[in-house]
Amino acid sequence: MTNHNIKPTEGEMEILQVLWQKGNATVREVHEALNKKDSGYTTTLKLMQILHEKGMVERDTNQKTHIYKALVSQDKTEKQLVNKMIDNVFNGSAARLVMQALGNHSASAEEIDEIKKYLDSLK
Amino acid sequence: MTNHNIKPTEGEMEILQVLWQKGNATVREVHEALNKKDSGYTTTLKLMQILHEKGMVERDTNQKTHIYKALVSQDKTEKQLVNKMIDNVFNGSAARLVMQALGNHSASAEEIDEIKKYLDSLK
DNA sequence: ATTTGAATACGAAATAATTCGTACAACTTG
DNA sequence: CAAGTTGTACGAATTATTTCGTATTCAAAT
Repeated sequence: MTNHNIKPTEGEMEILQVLWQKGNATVREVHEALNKKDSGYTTTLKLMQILHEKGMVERDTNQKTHIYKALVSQDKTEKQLVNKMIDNVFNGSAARLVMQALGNHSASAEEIDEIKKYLDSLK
Repeated sequence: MTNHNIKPTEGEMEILQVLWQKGNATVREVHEALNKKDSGYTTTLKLMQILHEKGMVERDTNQKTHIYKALVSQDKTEKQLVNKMIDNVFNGSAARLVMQALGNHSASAEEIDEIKKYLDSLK
C-alpha cells in the first residue's frame, strides 16, 4: 500500500487541512488561510515543498504560481493520528479516548445523538 | 491556575503513563516498564529529570534511589491532548474524532456498549 | 578498606522540525 | 525596457527533543 506510515508533523498537518478543505490551493492561499502572525510566507512555502518531497501533495507547475493538492487521504491520515493517540495516550482503549472527548469540549446533544446513531450502525 | 498549557512531549508522555499507572516508581522501574530496546537507561533518567524541572513530577530524594510521582493530573493532561487534536485535526468537532476513533479495528463490541452506556449517562 | 555495582547529574552530541535569508526567475506596469 | 512585484528554490540558522557519554556519589560485598 502507498502512503504508509508517513506521519505528518504538526506544521504539515495544518497545511494539509487547508488543502483538504479547499481542494487545491497556491502557497499564498494556504499561507493566508492559516494567517500566522508568527511565521512568514517562505516558511509555508518550505513546508509545502517538504510535503511534496515526501509525496504527500502534488503540484501543478505549469504556471509560475504552483497549485498544490493533497495526495494523502484525509480519512486515512486522521485515522492514523487517532490510532496513534489511542496507543500512546490511552493504552489502546478507543473507549477511553471517546469518553475523554465527550466529557468535555461541549459535545452538544445533537452530536451525542449523531454518535449514538453511528454506534448502532456499527453492529 | 497551575500546570497551565504545559504540553508534554511524546517521550515525556510515555513516562507519565507509567507513573499514572504505578502511582510512583523509580527511574529503573519506569525504564523497564517501557522496555525500549532503542534507548538507554540514562535517556529515561534525563527525561524524568526534565519532567521534574518542568514541575510535572515530584520526587522523593531521601533515599539514594529517587522515587518519582506524577504531579499533573492524568485526566487534565488527556483532555488537553484530546482537545488539541479536536481543534487541530477535526476542526473543533468532537463527533468527528469519535467516529474516526470508532470506525476502525480498535473498537470492540464491548467497548461500543460501554460508550453507549456512557452516552446515556450524559443526558 | 577496596572493589564493584547501581544510582544521579549534566553537558553535549545527534536528530527532528521550523523558520528565515537571499538568490534568482518570471511577470507586471509605467 | 527598466523598475518593482510576486513567485520558487534551497541552504542554513534556530529551536525542540531525544539520546548518550562520562563524572561522581553511595552502598553493598568481598
